[in-house]
Amino acid sequence: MVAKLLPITKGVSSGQKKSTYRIGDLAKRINKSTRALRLYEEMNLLGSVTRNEGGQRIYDEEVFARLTWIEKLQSLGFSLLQIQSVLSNWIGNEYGPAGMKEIRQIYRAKLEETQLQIRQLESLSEDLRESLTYLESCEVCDPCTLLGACAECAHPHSTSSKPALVTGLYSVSEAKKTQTDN
Amino acid sequence: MVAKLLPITKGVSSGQKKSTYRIGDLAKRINKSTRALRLYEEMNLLGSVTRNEGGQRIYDEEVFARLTWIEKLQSLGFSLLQIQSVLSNWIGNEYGPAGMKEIRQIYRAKLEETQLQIRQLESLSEDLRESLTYLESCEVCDPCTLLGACAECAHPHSTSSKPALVTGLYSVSEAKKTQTDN
DNA sequence: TTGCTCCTCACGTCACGTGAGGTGGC
DNA sequence: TTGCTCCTCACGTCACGTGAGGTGGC
Repeated sequence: MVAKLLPITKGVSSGQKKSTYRIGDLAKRINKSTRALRLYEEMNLLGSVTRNEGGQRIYDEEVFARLTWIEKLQSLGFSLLQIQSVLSNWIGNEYGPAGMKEIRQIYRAKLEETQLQIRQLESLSEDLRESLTYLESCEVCDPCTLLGACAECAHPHSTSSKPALVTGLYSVSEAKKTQTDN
Repeated sequence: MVAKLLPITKGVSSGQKKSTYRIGDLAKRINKSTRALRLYEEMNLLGSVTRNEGGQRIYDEEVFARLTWIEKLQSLGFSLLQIQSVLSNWIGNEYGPAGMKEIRQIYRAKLEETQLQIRQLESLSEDLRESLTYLESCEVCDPCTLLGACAECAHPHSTSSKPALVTGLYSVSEAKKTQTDN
């Protein structure tokens, strides 16, 4: 029971030793839950995680790059299962050129997909802007709606036809609320 | 049993009557599952859906605008529960100016959120491009890796430090594969 | 000793997917 | 009659969230 303890320093190391982290510290730093970190480990996304004598997980600095990588891939729309498969492919090919090639292809495909997604979001932003311009012009209409609700408002506002994000509100005859609230 | 049948025409109407659709037709047209359509109804997102005598759901043209609206909001990141709350708020305020105002605020907030998301995706695209440039320069390296895998490759390639989407691959010592595959 | 963190189950959530077993209409 | 679609349960999935009940270390 003498020299078996791991070199655990809290947060930033003061000397030569590498900093290590317990799961809670790490979770806070990367803004993930401890549950997520355990899940990543269970799915073999974090390599081998060491434990201290009490059985608690101990992480070192190197895990940050991997976690950043995982987060970026997730933001790009990869599921954890896909990330797992990218990794195991890379490892299975022994970190060699064959694995590199596969990763290149995956990245290339994802780049195109992301470009498309950006264009879609830009189009949706435009929809939002149009609807906002339309709805803002309702403001001048408020007094006249004292007698009739906006749904029947015949005022032309700024555009003659309603934008998609506005039309959707009117398009359907709602179910009568015969149920009691609960 | 004489005049109770609804005016059901298949697909596009040939005369004056409005077209109506059964759940399968509609699902195909909007590229959603029938399960999704039933769920939307259950969550009161579609207003009142009529049925034929056999109990099958019959939709008319008007549902398209609502469904497009739902899909757009979903693409913008609204959950079905949030969409439900937008709608019930709108209805609860009797389609009036108070409801309008709330919707304006929600749309405004979402527009900002979406702008941020676009910027994030653009940054991730840049990450992908950097990694691709780096990884493509590995190609010239293939012969030299016959003796050592890419993981230990000391070649400088095009950049001296590896991009984030590449570093993440190396950063962690992987668990030894002592388990059998299954 | 107290308070905080850690551990391992294990069930819940969201937006559906996917049968299971049965009925309706051309 | 056959084949297709429809119906209502009801359980499965994904990436965690959220306790439940117990242990470890300052």
